[in-house]
Amino acid sequence: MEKIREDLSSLAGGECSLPVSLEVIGERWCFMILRAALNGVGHFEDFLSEIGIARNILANRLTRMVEAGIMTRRPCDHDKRKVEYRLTDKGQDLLPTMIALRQWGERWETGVPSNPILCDSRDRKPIRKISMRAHDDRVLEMDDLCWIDEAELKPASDGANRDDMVVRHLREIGESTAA
Amino acid sequence: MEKIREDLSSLAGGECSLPVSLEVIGERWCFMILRAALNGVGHFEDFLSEIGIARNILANRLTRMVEAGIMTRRPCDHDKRKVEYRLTDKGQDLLPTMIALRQWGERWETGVPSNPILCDSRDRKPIRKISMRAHDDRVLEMDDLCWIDEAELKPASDGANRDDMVVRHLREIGESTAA
DNA sequence: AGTTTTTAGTTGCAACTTAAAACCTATTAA
DNA sequence: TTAATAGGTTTTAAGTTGCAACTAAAAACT
Repeated sequence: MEKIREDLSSLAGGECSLPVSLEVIGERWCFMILRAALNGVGHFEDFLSEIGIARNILANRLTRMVEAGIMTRRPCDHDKRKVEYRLTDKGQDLLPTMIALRQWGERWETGVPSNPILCDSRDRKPIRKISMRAHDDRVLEMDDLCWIDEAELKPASDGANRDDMVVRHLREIGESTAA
Repeated sequence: MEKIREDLSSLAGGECSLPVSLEVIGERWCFMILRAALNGVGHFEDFLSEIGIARNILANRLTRMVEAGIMTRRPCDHDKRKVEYRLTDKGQDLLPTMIALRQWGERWETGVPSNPILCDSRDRKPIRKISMRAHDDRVLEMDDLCWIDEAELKPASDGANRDDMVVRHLREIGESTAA
C-alpha cells in the first residue's frame, strides 16, 4: 500500500466507524448468531442447538442485537410460547462482511471452499471473491489504495466537484438495500 | 433470501470456515490492531497510543496474531530495543473484511462517511461499496443468493463441468494476492 | 563510566464476563 | 391433569480484561 498518512491521529479520533461497528457486532458469538439467522434460524432453541452457545449468553446476545436494531423479536401468533427472531435490513446488510470473513478462512485457514457453496440463484454459479472495487469496477489490491481527506477530495479548486464526489460516495454507501 | 436449506445440520459441522476465521481474528481488539497495522503502525508503543488498549492485552494479541501468521515480529536492526510488527499477506487479505465492516458502520451507525476516505490511487476517487458479485460481476443482493452443495454443482450430469466450477471457485478464492 | 530514558514486555490483583447447570414461568400437547 | 416444550433467569465456578507497578535490555545523555 502506498504510504498512507504521516499523521495517524485522526484515525484514533471519532472519524472512523470501525470501532462503532465492532461495539455492535464485534462481540463473541454475534457473527455465529448472524450466520444462523441468515440461514433461516429464528427460534431460541434452534439457535441454541445450531451454535454451541450457552443459554444465558444467547439470551444476552439476542437482547443486545435486538437493541442494536440488527434483529427483531416477536412472539409467534400460533404458539405463544415461541418467539420469532428475524434479521432487519441492517442485519442483512452484514452479509458481505460475513462472506468476506468466511472466504478469508477458506483461503488461509481451511484451504478448501466451505460447503455448501454460496451461489447466484440466477445461474447457480459460485459468487466471486469479495474484493475492493474502483469506481469503474476494477478490482483493487491493497497497493492501489490511498486514504484521502474528505476536504481534499476536490481534485482541482472546484467546490461543486468535491461535493459531487462526497455525495456520490454517500449514495454508494447507502445503496445496498435500495438496490 | 430464497429459502436456503431445510437441513441446517451441515452448517454446524466443520464445513464452514466462519468459526475458524473468528477464532483467529474474532477476538476483541484484533480488528483495531489490524487497522492500525494497515495504516503503517508497526511498533508496540505506537499501537498502544493509537488504540486505547492495555499493555498486557496488546502483548497477548500481538503474540497470537504472529502465531496465527497474520503478522511477523522482527527486532529492528538500527535500534535493538525496538520490534517491527508487519502484516503478512494473510493479514493484508483481511482488508476487504475490515472495509466491509467499516462501510456497514458508516451506513447504519455513524451515518456519515469515515474520514479520511479510502480511494483508488489511480484516479483518487472513493472506492465502491463492497458487495457480493456474480461470476459475471453483477452485484448480488441477498435475495439473489442460494447455497448449493458442492456435489450438486454440476447442473447436468456432466462430471467435468462440475469439477471445472469447483476448481474455478478455488482459483477465485485464492486470487487475492496473486492478482 | 554511570545515570537516565526508551522500548517492549511481565506480573499481580480487582472487576468483569463467560459457561454450565439448575431453576422458573407460561403455554401447549397427551 | 399431568407432562413436555419454549424461552428465559439465577447461581456459581472459571476464565478474561484492564490497570498499575515492575523488569530487562538497549540507547542516549552528562
